[in-house]
Amino acid sequence: MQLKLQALNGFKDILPGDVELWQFVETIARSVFARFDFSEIRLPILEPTELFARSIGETTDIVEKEMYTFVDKKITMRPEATASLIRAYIEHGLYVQKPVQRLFTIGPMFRHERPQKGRLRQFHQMDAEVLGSQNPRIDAELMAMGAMLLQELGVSVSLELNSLGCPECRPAYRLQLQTFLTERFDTLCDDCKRRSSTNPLRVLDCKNPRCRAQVQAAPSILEHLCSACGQHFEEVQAGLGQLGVQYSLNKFMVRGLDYYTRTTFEFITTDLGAQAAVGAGGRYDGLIEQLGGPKGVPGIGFAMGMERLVLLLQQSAGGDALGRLCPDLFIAALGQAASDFCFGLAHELRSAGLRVAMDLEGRSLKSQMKQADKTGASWVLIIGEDEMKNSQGLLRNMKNQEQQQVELKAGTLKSLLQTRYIDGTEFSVKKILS
RNA sequence: GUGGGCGUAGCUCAGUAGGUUAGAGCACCUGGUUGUGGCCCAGGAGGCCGUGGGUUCGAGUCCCAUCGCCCACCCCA
Repeated sequence: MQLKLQALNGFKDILPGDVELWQFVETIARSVFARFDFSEIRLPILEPTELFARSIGETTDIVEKEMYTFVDKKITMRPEATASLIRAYIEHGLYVQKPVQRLFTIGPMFRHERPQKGRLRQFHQMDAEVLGSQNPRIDAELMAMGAMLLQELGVSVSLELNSLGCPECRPAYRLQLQTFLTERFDTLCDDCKRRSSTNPLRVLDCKNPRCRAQVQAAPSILEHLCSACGQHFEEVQAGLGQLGVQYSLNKFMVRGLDYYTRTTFEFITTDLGAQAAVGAGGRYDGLIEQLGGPKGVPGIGFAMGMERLVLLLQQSAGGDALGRLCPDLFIAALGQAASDFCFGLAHELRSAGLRVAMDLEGRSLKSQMKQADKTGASWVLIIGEDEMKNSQGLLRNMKNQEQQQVELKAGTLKSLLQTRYIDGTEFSVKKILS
């Protein structure tokens, strides 16, 4: 209470009890990514400020006011992963090694926004990106992968799909939209009045009811795609259909980063308050070239918000069903001699591969039994003066209260513990560890 | 950056019209069992009542300021 040092606003510790949920999310994600032949790439958190300015867009909110930047050094803590990933892709010439790269990365991102539910200043994303293919099947496959990941996590979300066109068709549409908005300028909210000149597409996803009503009649980008974009979008949808991915078209969906082209999508939930997007992404066919990479190399990717996934898991019924890993054995030592001996025995058992817990504080047997119970250990090895005399330990099965005398040798103990009981069923330790 | 709400034990919260040493449940520790967990019982530890100032004989309670957190706008994963 007197402690003045505390985590910064918008920065959170992930404590034991919650961390298991995070590990679950990561484990499932890695499994799904592997099945789709994605390789992990690990990227630095600090990058040149210019990298984000040039990719995300000089006039986006992220770049204008949300980045953690060391101004004097011109470096910034990454607010998203795609830019870094492409930087690495170009820097190491990954496009030479393999024409189509499938990469994923997991880690913290930083944006100086006002924290609220599902939104922190340090937050974590899982990113998957495919570089080097404009094939619409890649788009479909990527969305299918996201859907599979979410399904295996057990969270239910809906997928919304749109196309933003390309430099061929978007400018003309943008102009037409701008004209439409200008005609209704007075009915728009203040934000949208500003947006209608700077970034008219953003007006489309304004939450203000009056703006929404106006925008219903606005020209749709989907009806103004050039033939190439139109066909691409058709094939993306055909791919989704073939893979059995449910989705709905949302012609008002706009992404907040400037680099998106053609396919954009969001995985949406209604269970997170104001933060509806659990995952989102899209195609960015011009970005690699724009950052100094090879000409014409396209890309597409998505990011999932891990805090949001964890929140959904916590809110759903099965959220707390994920137990912690329990020790195989708890050693209860009584008296100095036994304690000295067990200190070494625990180490031997640990190096033999067992998960061993022990109390080093010299507490009463009753207290140690309580601790053992709390850790969930399946077995307790009791060693006191009597046991030390005849070199026999007392091994108690915590599930059925049976006790037996055992030889105090690591090898013997290990083989005795090769079986344990979970919900009445016998499992081999090795099977569980593998 | 703009609103609104809330700060009392590790956690969740009581605290009556300002009035003795500030409470409960959970969690923690010890004991009831000279060496045996879950349940139960008894005891214990743990609070400058976010911080600073003011009003008052007296402030957790009223006033002001300040800091912190939460939710929403905005933005986004």
